Amino acid sequence: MTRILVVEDDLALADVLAFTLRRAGFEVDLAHDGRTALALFLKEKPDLIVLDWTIPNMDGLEVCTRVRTESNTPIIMLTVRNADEDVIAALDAGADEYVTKPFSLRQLIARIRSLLRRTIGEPQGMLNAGPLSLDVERREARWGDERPPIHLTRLEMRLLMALLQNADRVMTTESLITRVWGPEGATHEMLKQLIYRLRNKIEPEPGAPTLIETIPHVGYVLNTPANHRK
Amino acid sequence: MTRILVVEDDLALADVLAFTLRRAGFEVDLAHDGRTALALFLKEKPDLIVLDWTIPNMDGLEVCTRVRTESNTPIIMLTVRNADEDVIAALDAGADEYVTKPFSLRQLIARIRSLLRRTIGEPQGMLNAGPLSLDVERREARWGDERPPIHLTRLEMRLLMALLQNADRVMTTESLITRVWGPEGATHEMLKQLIYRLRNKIEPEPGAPTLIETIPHVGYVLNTPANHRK
DNA sequence: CAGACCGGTAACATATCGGTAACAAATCTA
DNA sequence: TAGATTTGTTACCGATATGTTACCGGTCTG
Repeated sequence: MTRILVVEDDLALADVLAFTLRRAGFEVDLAHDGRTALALFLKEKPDLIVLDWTIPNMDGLEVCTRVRTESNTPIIMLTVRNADEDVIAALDAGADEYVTKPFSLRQLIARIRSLLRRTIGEPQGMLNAGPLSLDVERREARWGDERPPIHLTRLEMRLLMALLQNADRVMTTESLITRVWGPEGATHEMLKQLIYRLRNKIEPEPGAPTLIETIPHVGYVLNTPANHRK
Repeated sequence: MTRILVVEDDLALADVLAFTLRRAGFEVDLAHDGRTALALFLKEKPDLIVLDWTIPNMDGLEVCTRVRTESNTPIIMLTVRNADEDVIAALDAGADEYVTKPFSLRQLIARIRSLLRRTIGEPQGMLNAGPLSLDVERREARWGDERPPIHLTRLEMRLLMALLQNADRVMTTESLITRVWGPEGATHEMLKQLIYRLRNKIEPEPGAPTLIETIPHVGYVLNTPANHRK
């Protein structure tokens, strides 16, 4: 279940937001000031944060910065001001979206979905990088047009999705573990095995450049053919 | 160098955009209609796309969808319409940002930076001095364009970073040791070894001027080719 | 000039990591 | 419920990372 942290000191608006988001199928945590927001963030590890700029106890910008030092959880900044300087300050502090009040709830939800799609990888039928495409629903991977689709297990799917969504970027073992098994984590051994199994299924035959590259002592990268200077 | 594809049929605006973006340090490709946009995208593989909605030969939305089937290159949609339905349609097609005309150039650039930060990778990531560049994430060093990247170990990495960040300045053995092993320190022997090993990996072939120079009884300097006193 | 010291080189030892494999436990499916 | 599939566990092996020690040649100094 996707969890969203809403930080908003206007109680009426906060309620509306919570209600709407819950109806849209998210779990919602509420905070009315900066300090509790930060505490809640650390405790609940939401998948996304909707953050009002003007809140008591540490303003939104500050919260934004602090959160960024911890993780790259997507943040939507909510505010009445929309002067250039503000927008730029917000984006520089690490916000991912900037929405000015008043705003449309439908639009907000669309933006949330879009952000989640990019980071968490919410419902989206197909993912692809180069010749490899992944049908999330059917749980199968295809090599371009080549025969036959390869069936993936649930865990293999999650792993491949995580890699695919961050193609050409190094994923640490830690973050992969969290992405696959959730925050409770798992052994490194388990990841090792999973990588091994996934490779056996989708790695192109011997000669070709390897798809999933090991970065010793760090993690793994899925290379797209494009970025394959070598 | 970060490469941006701008798709805009209003020639005046396109020029302004290209000019501003180039001044901001990006490489810019221009397309004035959908079909060439797609072609350029496939050919140049830009890091980000700024996409006008209303363009000849396949509208922006369509281009957006097509691009998405190939990769998850970030897309900023540019348009005059800002009805809910439009925003939602754009985001659903896979756009990452939606900016309505008229817009502020500074804001656009800030959004571009923010998107790039999210996708390409954090500001850190690459360090370089002269021909040598260091990919911190992947723990590898590259010599200009020459093959193949050299993998560095964790300690070698730290050492090289310390030297690189203080290029052309002498680092004492003490400070190097602290930078590499932390305040608890380590033996001089260990540093000696590490320097030796690092040199073996990244020092240019015999003839050339040495990269890491020894300052007897003091420490080491990493020389950038520019300042090559001798 | 001799000995101390320094830095480069080398060989070695040990620990850890990552790939592989076989097997056991758990889960799914017919 | 039986059999197949998926997932976790353990073991082994070779490669790599890192620390340790030793040797050698140069330079400085008394």
